[in-house]
Amino acid sequence: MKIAEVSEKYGLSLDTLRYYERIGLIPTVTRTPNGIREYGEMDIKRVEFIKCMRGAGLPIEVLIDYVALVQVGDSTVEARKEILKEQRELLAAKITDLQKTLELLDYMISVYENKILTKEQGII
Amino acid sequence: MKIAEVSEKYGLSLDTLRYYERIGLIPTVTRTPNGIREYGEMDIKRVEFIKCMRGAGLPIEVLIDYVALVQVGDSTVEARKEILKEQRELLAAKITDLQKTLELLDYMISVYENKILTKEQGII
DNA sequence: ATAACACCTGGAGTTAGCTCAAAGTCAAGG
DNA sequence: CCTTGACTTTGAGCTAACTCCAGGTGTTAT
Repeated sequence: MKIAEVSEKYGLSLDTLRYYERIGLIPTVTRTPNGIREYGEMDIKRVEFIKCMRGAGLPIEVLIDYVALVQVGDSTVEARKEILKEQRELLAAKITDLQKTLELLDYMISVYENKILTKEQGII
Repeated sequence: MKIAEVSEKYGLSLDTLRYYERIGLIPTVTRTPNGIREYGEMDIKRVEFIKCMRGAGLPIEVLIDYVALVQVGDSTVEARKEILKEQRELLAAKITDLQKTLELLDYMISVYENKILTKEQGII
């Protein structure tokens, strides 16, 4: 798969994909003899993973560390698990937070709706 | 309430509070005769609101618009409600997204746990 | 064979959202 | 009286994460 297809498929710009590669997030992309990137199955999976994690706000730094450990091999399984667990907890906390904000928004919207209704009915 | 107390109470830096004021997020802070900020009850409420919304990732731009409408008065109730509704939908979608990512993290962690267990048991 | 197109590189530029620094004012304590 | 400390302003600086640009190479279509 060439870079344009990957870009299209995952909604990441060409620049972003190349950027991710040069900072070490997708360091394994092979090249054709004339230097063109050819994303293999594993690269695609990694793009998917990175996109998902970035979408959840995991910092690039953390992902770089994680990917570097993957490159090292099986000896880093424990360390990798710890990174994921830590990020999992952060994410869970964040979701709880967002849900509270969502409730507040719903409440405020309902207040506005009552306000409008009251006005329409000429009450007050 | 002086700025240091507000900062302490809500975990926003002095600089951030002054920044929020100068960009129009908390435009109503009164001053003592010698120019010191004195946050009133409404200002405190607004700080709380802004902090909450920023925590959920609502862009400052949107909040500026919202706050500006509040300043205008009752005629903008409908427009304000629309802003909140739009942001509510975005937030709800985001939460759904994060939950999927959370599940993926949980799955990956469980895979790592099995891997480690298998290794400990000497199977494979 | 020449133009258009997709790709490449290295490095600079951009955006959001703060964060800091310098220089100044004012009130209280030793 | 002088220093300390909390406040003030303006404007510059910073970080994360892209995003763009200039100049170059290689393949494809007319």
